[in-house]
Amino acid sequence: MNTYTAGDITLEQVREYVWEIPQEGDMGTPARVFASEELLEQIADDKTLEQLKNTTHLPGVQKYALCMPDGHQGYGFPVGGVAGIDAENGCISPGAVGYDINCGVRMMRTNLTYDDLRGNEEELVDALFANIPSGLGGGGVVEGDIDAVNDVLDRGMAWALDEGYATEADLAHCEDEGVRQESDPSAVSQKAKDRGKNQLGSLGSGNHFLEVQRVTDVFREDVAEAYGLSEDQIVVLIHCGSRGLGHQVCNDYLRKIEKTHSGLLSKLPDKELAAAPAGSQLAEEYYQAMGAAINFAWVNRQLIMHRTRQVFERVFGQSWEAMEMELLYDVAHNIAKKETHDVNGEEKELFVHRKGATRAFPAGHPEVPGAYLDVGQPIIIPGSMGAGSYVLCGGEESMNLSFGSTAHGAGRVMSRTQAKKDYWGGDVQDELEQEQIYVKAQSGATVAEEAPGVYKDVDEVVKVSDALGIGDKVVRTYPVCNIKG
DNA sequence: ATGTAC
Repeated sequence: MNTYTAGDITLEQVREYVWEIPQEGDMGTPARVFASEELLEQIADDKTLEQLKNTTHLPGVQKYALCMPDGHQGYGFPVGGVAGIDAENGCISPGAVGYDINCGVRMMRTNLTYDDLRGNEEELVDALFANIPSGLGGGGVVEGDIDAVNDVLDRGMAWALDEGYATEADLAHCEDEGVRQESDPSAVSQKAKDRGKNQLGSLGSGNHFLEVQRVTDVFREDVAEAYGLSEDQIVVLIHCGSRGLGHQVCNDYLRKIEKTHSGLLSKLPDKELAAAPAGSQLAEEYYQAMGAAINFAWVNRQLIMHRTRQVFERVFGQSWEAMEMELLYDVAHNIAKKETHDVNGEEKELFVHRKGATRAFPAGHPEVPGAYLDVGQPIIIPGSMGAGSYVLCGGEESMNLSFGSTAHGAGRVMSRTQAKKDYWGGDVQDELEQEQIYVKAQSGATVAEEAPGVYKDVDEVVKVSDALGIGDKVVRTYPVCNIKG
């Protein structure tokens, strides 16, 4: 048998691109990594594999804890990690969702082609940058008060529809129609709401961005047609999350859970995996507060998309409807959700934790929106600002292999600190401009931290997903304009 | 990711 040893962890190869950490000692289940050897090498020296192994200690983990091909180390639980945990006898863990609750991406189509846009790139990037709030701190498309925030937390994109920031079609083309019903604003602290009320419709910082892209490759004509995508088409990708509000929710509940469920915590190999037992009051409250933050993030991306439509109207002198600026889909990358999955022949309700992982439901799954039911849900995988991105469709094997999940991006290979030593923001911008990619950011440091070289090869990540049949290649895009914090 | 700090 082929094995791969990293530190004191030895993985056994199950088959091509599937590696297993066998169950031993106190591990509740085995763990699996979906990766090529090239990708495995990139996580051999950090804490990713140790964290993945630790994850199997959470009570109620089913089948195996998983790491997607873009995985890397995170807070307690790897980014790129997926765990299906028994919703009746197991637990829920904020660290296995992530600090940025419902960080995610949406893609908006247009009927413009790259030729329509050539020569206007600088005007467009300037207009987007001037009109879409970005960077750390406050300021959003909407200046909300506490009542608005409560409504957003309760109703998600239904709020945006009523306020004139969204259409029925926008809601229909969003994971869960843009609303987590099991949310409760009263489970969210005043402090979290205060942080969120002036951040409604803001990109934030770090790896968050808005990118105008062109479709360069079509791999699956039939699915691309169902998604309304074709070569040379201009699309817009929006990547952001729940800002300070979601961060505060995560922090609030980590502290409460550590205190109240210290007995469970003491049995876990890492304090950062703190978890509330299923059925406990804190499990319920965290689930409702997380749901509220999920709703906030969907509204956040909706407001940014709304503003983007207005900017395109101004720059191109046409209505957004005439430019057919329709939402393709919006996917969450950091959530836990109650879902029913087959576990060894038995239907079980699980808290599926996806942290830096995308839902990847295949054709025919009842939760895939009607328009995509025959081809599977769209999966949007942003790569770096120099590499471009992919749209995949939910793969036939995802329900068997990965609790209906796949990768979420390229995955970092270099820390932010190291990136700032290796790159200078202005130089990165100049090099990208040589490739006709126009980048504008609040901070040069952010550009350095997000330089293309700090990311894994998105083509390699997607190759693994496609080969395993958990998310299949549909189209590839290449950056044109990018704005970020 | 994040009012980049408990």
